[in-house]
Amino acid sequence: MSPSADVGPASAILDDSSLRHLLGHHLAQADVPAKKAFFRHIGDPLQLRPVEFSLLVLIAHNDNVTQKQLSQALSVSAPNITIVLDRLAERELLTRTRSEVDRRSQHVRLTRKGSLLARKAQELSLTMEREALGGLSEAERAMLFELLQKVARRRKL
Amino acid sequence: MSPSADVGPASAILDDSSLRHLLGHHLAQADVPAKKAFFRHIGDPLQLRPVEFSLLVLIAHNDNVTQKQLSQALSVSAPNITIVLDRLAERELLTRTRSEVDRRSQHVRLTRKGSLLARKAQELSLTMEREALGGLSEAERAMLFELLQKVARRRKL
DNA sequence: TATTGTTATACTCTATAACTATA
DNA sequence: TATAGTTATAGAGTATAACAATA
Repeated sequence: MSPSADVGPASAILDDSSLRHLLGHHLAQADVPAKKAFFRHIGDPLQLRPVEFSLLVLIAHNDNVTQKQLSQALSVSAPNITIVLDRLAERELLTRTRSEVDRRSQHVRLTRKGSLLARKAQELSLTMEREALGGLSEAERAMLFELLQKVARRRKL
Repeated sequence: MSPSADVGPASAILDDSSLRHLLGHHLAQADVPAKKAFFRHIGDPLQLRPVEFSLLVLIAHNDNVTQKQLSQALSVSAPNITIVLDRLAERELLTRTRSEVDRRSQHVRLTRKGSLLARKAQELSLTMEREALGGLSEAERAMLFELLQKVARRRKL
């Protein structure tokens, strides 16, 4: 595209200005330290994957939710929810029971073991956030989350 | 965890306040409309996946980059870069040549076909961004990107 | 010895369609 | 007919280790 000789040492910094106007690029790059912090603080010690963690916490705060509700709240497909809940149920972290009102839907509840794990995970999430957001002031953190939420709100359109 | 009867209609809104302090959750939710916009405007019409798009644009603006540089700039592992470049080379969008200076490294260049596709993709990315960020003012967009970059900067630590 | 890139493998996540049981 | 959930399948991303060539 443009004339060029050898680029010299491979450690030369790349010009990524062509990607800097792209939301997706920024999201992907910010996700790197976020995921790293997650696995260090929660994923590895508690043997939980991101979606499993979110489900656990969500169920802990919403007793007897249906899978449909979880699917919508996390933007995870119904088949995926089934698979993840299967894994968690096998670990005896939760149970599923048919709704008396609508026998098509399942109600999900944490077991005692699941509740304890959810609480532990939430404790650890505080240190995790401190690491991932360490460089940001409280005002910046609040602003960032608000703006991300504003973007996310378009996911229903 | 707490006493509860049937939750009623399955469409009831969930309380996700327990996840609202988590960077990872906000990133994942914001990624939904971002990806949707990407595939509608670029991925489907141009048959490009997110990483392929980023690579194409990055190479277009950095002639003769090495794979190592691309790997670092996008936080994509070396094996992954190899695989994706293989795919793009098969479509005759780029070529790889051994460096004369350091014969271990490969220099990547776009073909004419690749340059044209990269330019087209960048054009489309403007409309894509308008859709994904439609709800945000220019100042909000700038602020969001700056904050995400501040988070991403920690990926090297 | 260390680094660039490749190959191979395995695991996770995701999207889709087809199915069941209920409504 | 439509909905909640399940099953099955295939595609795509990612992480890891082992390797070849070169430095």
